[in-house]
Amino acid sequence: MALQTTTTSALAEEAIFASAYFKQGAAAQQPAVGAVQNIARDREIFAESDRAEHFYKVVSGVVRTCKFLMDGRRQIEGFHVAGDIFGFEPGSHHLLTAEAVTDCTVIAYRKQKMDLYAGGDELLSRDLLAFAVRGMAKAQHHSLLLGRRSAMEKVAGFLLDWARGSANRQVISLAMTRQDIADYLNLTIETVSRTLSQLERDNVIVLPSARQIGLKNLDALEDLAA
Amino acid sequence: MALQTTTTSALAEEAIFASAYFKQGAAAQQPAVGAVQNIARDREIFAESDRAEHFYKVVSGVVRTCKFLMDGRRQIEGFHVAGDIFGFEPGSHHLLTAEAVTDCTVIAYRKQKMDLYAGGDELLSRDLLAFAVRGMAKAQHHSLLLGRRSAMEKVAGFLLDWARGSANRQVISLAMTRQDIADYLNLTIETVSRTLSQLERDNVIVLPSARQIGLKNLDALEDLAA
DNA sequence: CGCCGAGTTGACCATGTTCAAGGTGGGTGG
DNA sequence: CCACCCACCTTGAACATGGTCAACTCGGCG
Repeated sequence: MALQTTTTSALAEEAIFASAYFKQGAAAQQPAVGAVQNIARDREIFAESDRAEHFYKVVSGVVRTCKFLMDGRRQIEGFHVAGDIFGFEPGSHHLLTAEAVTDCTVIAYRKQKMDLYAGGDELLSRDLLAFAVRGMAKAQHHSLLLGRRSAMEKVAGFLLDWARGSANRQVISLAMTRQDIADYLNLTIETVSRTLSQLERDNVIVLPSARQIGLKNLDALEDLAA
Repeated sequence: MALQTTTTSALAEEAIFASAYFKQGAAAQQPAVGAVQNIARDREIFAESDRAEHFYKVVSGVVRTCKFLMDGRRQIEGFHVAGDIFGFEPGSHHLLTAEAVTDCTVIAYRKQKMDLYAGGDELLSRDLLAFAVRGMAKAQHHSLLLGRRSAMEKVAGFLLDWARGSANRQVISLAMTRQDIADYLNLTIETVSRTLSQLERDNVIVLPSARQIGLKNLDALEDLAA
């Protein structure tokens, strides 16, 4: 099946990772990499407490990992874009649920094989370690964002994070809804909306449409992010 | 110098880690492990933006890693106890500051050597990967704790986390001040205090002294942690 | 054209912060 | 051994920020 939305850079990176994964004696006919999967918007990829047989890499689209509380609340732990690894956790069962924010393409890797070969294969081992360390830094960054005092600081920080990952620093296209943002920042949808409106009134951003955000004053945003 | 406060289990674990570290040709006269360091309460171990030449393992005592905001606020990203690794971050500079919560003993490992040998040494490589993955899970757990709606949920979750790591499940001895707890949970010291008082009034805990907390009703705590 | 999901806005309210005033207890010096 | 001190903690009252509930708007699609 064709990967219509795949970027060339994501493919190149994938090739490196896959080659490392193949090097150590996995039968060529039965590759260690799982099938490439196309997943529709809002579909679940794995659920909390599922056996963690695979971990995944995003080829295109956006994935969210989250936790559902008994009272119906949802906390989004992270968003994952092309090149990101998710579902790579300690223990035999997933701690989080993963869902597609947009239609997306991912590749599943067998965790079992990884356990066998890590340590024996230098390149793969380095890759996994690098992913894990980056994953840790990313989670820590999120903790610090959630630890901000005001809604304004959280939203400003969120926008700056996405601006950094965006090709065009001046306009960001959000893949996710206001509800997703709210659940990521531990705010309500109303507060996120109000805060963005406030930023527009203050001439820091423009909102041509709900999912497009123009950044008019990066410096002011940096200040607001505290 | 004698490690008065070292537990036997921490020493055993250390021996394994150190042996892995030595295996790959580091000159015996100039070990890859840095000096064992004893650090007094509230002393800094490294600061944000310091060059990250070492990462550390706690032998005894408690360490906090935190970030200071320009307005004077402090956010504690995590507490580290015997056996935990900290300061193991991507990039060449530390992203957080590390300080001793109590008098403590740590061992410093050279990050440079680690880069050289990781991938070549199976045991070390596995260890580091395991630490990184656990570090990621720990940071994610903290994110989820910060994402709780009420102060009660955060404090109850915090107590349960420390109860799990405590020898005696019924009594926990906190090494940190109320201010540390507040900065970890993104609350004020007053709210932490009020919440603990409330828990005592509700017969869920007892507070024989400020740093000793007796858990009278684990089930109730679990419920409150949502 | 009208529907529907997503987003925005407003009014009111609850939770946690802020500011301020005590309380407590462990350690030190008389 | 006692008294004092100081850091740490607790408690109270007023206030502010964000949550809740409700109405309304917008934009895409049949």
